[in-house]
Amino acid sequence: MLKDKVIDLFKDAIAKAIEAGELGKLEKVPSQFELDKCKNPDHGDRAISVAMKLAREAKMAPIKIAETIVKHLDYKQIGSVTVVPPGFINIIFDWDFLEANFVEIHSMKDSFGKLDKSQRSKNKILIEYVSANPTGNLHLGHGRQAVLGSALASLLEWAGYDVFSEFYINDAGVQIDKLSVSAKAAIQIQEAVISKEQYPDDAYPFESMIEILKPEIYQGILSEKLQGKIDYKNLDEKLAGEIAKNLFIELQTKVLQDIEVVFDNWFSEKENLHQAENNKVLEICGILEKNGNLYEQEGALWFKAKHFGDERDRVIQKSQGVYTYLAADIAYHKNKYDRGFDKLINIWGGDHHGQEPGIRGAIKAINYDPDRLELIFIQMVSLQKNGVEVKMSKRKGDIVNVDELMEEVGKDALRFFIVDSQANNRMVFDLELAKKQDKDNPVYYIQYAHARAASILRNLSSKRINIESSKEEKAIISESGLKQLLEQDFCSAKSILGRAFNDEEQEEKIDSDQLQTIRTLILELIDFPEAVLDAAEIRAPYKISVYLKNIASLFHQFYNENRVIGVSEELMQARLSIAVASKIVIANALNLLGISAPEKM
RNA sequence: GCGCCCGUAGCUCAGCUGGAUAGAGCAACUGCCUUCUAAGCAGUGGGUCAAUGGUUCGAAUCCAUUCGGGCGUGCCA
Repeated sequence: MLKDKVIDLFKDAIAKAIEAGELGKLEKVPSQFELDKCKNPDHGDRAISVAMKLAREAKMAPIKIAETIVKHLDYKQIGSVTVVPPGFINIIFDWDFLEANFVEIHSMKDSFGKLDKSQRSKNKILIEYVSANPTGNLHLGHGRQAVLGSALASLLEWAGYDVFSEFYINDAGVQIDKLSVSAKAAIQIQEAVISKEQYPDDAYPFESMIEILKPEIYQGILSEKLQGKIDYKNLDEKLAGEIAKNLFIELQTKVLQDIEVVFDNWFSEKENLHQAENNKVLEICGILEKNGNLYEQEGALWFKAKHFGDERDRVIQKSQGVYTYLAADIAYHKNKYDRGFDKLINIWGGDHHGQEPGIRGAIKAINYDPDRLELIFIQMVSLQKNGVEVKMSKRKGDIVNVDELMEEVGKDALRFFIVDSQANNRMVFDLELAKKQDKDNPVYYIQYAHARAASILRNLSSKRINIESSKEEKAIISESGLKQLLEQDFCSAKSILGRAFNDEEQEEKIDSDQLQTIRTLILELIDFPEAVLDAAEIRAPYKISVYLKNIASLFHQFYNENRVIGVSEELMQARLSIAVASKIVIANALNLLGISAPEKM
């Protein structure tokens, strides 16, 4: 990474200066410091503010420190530096250094931005997200969790972690009982065994049940299970519930797949934690009991959560004997730890934050390390149309579910808008904007940049019609010539850019604004791996979408100022190498986010 | 009441492990298509960074308090 090379150079310089006794009281090189981007391009390409940060410890004026560092700095490797009050060191890279980094894009192509796994120890991550109950379709909130979760999983993979993703199926307990009641009634109503008025009040909405329990579907399943002898009047409630559960899981899987959310594992609570002969919930209660962290009160079993930082104790087994959600959740988390992951990431809806102290406390109580568990809370989503909030009411036929939104705006827009939002901010999804097909809509804006770059390649290597003579002319570059450029020349040539943009003898004048756009674009492109690392470290996929918007804007600017076709050979190659690099980086970033990168629009 | 999250341009948001004049996009206005996609580019206007106090050479960024909004505060999940 460019940053590492520069920082290492500065660390060397500081070490030498300390050795020479020229940095006052400073004794050791700071372990990390930032390489800042210059807001004002007149300052340079990058800036370092380490001199000001060292001032106190060294007991020296920042500007003196900066000057001393620069004295020992082997800056010829990267370009030139200037010291500016109060103590900034500004860097301007030379073309050789830029190109040495730039060619990596061409040689690594679709893996440019993927970071080296070997640099990570403790890299096995289990990320659990969505985990909706199998009792209904997925609503917008689930959609946001699904998209942000999958984008984060992908981001972490790019950053070199070993990522395993999981959906926890809450298929045991009271909600399944409620589902069974609902499913039975929904079937019986459709078979006219009971009347619609007899649908239980506390059941899941009838409308949501008949979405999956269609006569042709449940009739087929029942007929198979019961060898054709279906008695709707005395329908087995458990069987009805089982059928509904499986259909909802099937529906959820399909909806998620349609928005490019796929899990490595669907973890069934019932099958993994509640097996009669190996009941993990009982086991966890035994462990807590043995550690002296349980007590009985008013017929219920309580976990001493307050002792572990919660605001009060929590019931783990109700007085009627049923275990609470927390009991299974502790067992589930123990299972996760036991599978040997270094880090567990849970993505939960923001309304569940009250559960955090409970689960953390329990993990402490069973002597597992709670610091290895990370919780990410995702706040609510609302819909907006023409600046007015859309109330989500199923009755009025408004959008409430993920599949409906996806049908309305498409997968790419749905994913982009959600990824572009920060998890802990509430989100307003703008339906009109997401459907727009112009630059107002960032998805199109970015995809269009990619398509434009692709079109340059297409035009270069295809036959052309002369406008004046209407005659066909041969392509500017042959298919094989283009292939060679892309696969060999761009990967190895280290002076294409320098010659084209730095040479005073160039026929075509390149003005300073134009050159600035080119430098900024190149620096941003080179910065992609760094962007991946930064985003992964703070678990923020939106950083990638922000990065993409910026790259797209720079590319459009570049495209307008720099024609590729119809200029000198040298200039064409230089500009083409930039267009191709832009195309690679945009495609990689979109790919990371699960959004398509069209060749043509 | 207590706990968590949020408050930056008219709107949607970046910037938050302190650094140089606080940035985009939308909306408003003005230019640019005989040349690789105008699904684009360039330009103009717009701010007490919710408020107050503190720490610092330096605060949108850190700390404290206040105000405003959301969520949570079950023997629900």
